[in-house]
Amino acid sequence: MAIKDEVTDKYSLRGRVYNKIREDILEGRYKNNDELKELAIGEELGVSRTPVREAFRQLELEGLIRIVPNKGAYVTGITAKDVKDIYMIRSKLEGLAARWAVSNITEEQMSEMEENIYLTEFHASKGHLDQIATLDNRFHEILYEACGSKMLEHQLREYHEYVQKVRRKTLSENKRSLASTGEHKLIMEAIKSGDENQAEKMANKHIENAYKNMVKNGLKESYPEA
Amino acid sequence: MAIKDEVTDKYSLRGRVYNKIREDILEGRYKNNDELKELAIGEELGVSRTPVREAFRQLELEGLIRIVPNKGAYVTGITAKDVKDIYMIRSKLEGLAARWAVSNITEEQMSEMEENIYLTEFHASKGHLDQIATLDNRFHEILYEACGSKMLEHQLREYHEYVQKVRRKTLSENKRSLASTGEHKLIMEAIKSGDENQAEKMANKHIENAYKNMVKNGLKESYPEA
DNA sequence: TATCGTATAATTGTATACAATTATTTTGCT
DNA sequence: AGCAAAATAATTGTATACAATTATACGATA
Repeated sequence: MAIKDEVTDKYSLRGRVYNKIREDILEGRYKNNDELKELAIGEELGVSRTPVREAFRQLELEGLIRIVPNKGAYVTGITAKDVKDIYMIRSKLEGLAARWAVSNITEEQMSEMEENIYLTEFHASKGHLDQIATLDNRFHEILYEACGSKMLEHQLREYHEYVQKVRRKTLSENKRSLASTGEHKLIMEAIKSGDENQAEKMANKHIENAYKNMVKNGLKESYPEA
Repeated sequence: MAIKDEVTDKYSLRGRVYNKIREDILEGRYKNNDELKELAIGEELGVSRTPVREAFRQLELEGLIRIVPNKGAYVTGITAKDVKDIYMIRSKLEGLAARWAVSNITEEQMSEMEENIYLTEFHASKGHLDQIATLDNRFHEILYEACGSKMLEHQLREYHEYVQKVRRKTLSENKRSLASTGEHKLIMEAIKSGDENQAEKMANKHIENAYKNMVKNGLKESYPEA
């Protein structure tokens, strides 16, 4: 499971190495089965093998590389199917989060969620894409925090981060943001009204729709098939 | 997320350290917020700090410890609520696995699954608890392999392993194994008959029932509340 | 006594050194 | 030339060394 940014400090050498390699993999700069050599990467980033090795171990745990003992580290990469699977998994888990949020969300979180949606609607009407993206991410963050489960929060944050990196490879979605905000609103309203089933269902659909949109925008073309 | 045993080699020093600490945490030998010191653990296991540090990084990623830069590594531990959450998450994901298995399972996997169930029924009638446990684990492994998703397989294996360690702390379940086998059979039959909805539903319920059984057998008493 | 500041020790972060394993090249033979 | 074996180089695994940071102990001062 991996990884929160809160935990993986970005400012240690190891943290920097980890983030760099991770990005390179998620954004497709490394290809599947590429071999990563400790010394080469260390030199490229100006650090010794020690932090590189530690970063490798974490990447291995995440499944982004695989380490063959005494041989080397090889990029596992992610395929179009992997992305699809992650969205389907995430759909289920966001559903759970929404369900649990119904009985765990605090007043403050509820307020922030409502505010988030009103703000998003405003920026959507003005076409402020950057702000919309930030608010979109924040909406999901609030949901994760509100679900009241350390385990689920951890897992969802990991997948969400995964997907964000991936999303940069597909075209930026302008029309989608309108629909997306509407879906956020439905989730929020279900939580506010205490309807667990509805909250779960709306969250399920929201992620499924996000995936469908990615497919339309050329996901398949961005990733290897197998 | 972590971690497959296939990947985390058990025979390197780092692998041994990783497995040792992980077990100690999951089986409750370390308490929440215990501080882990690299040198002390290294000496205890007769290794230097290097493999210990690498193991720490993996454990951090899994969420089992948290590392505060320049300060130390602290056990995060798992509470009774964490265990519950994991079961609920797993319920959803096993459901997905069963659904996907319907269209991805191979003939061989299907045969092994059927054989697994008949064998389990046999051993259940004889009261062979060890064999039942092995077959139970294997049933889930087959399901994970059959779902046809690297991502889901990875995730489920991690949670399953998590839970197995935890389960040792609760009493061994004798009557449960009969019901459990029956549930396996329902999942298998749904997959065999091509009924995706039924497969998902039965897998959901199976995990939920497993959790209910754990609660009856004293889960709460085995783990800290908060 | 209480508290602050400084010195000391303990601990982590990183780099380097050495050992073990694996990959590559060279060499010798047919 | 082609192959095998040996030598060499490259790479990983682990241990140690050193630097930087944090924790602890001690003592001076009010």
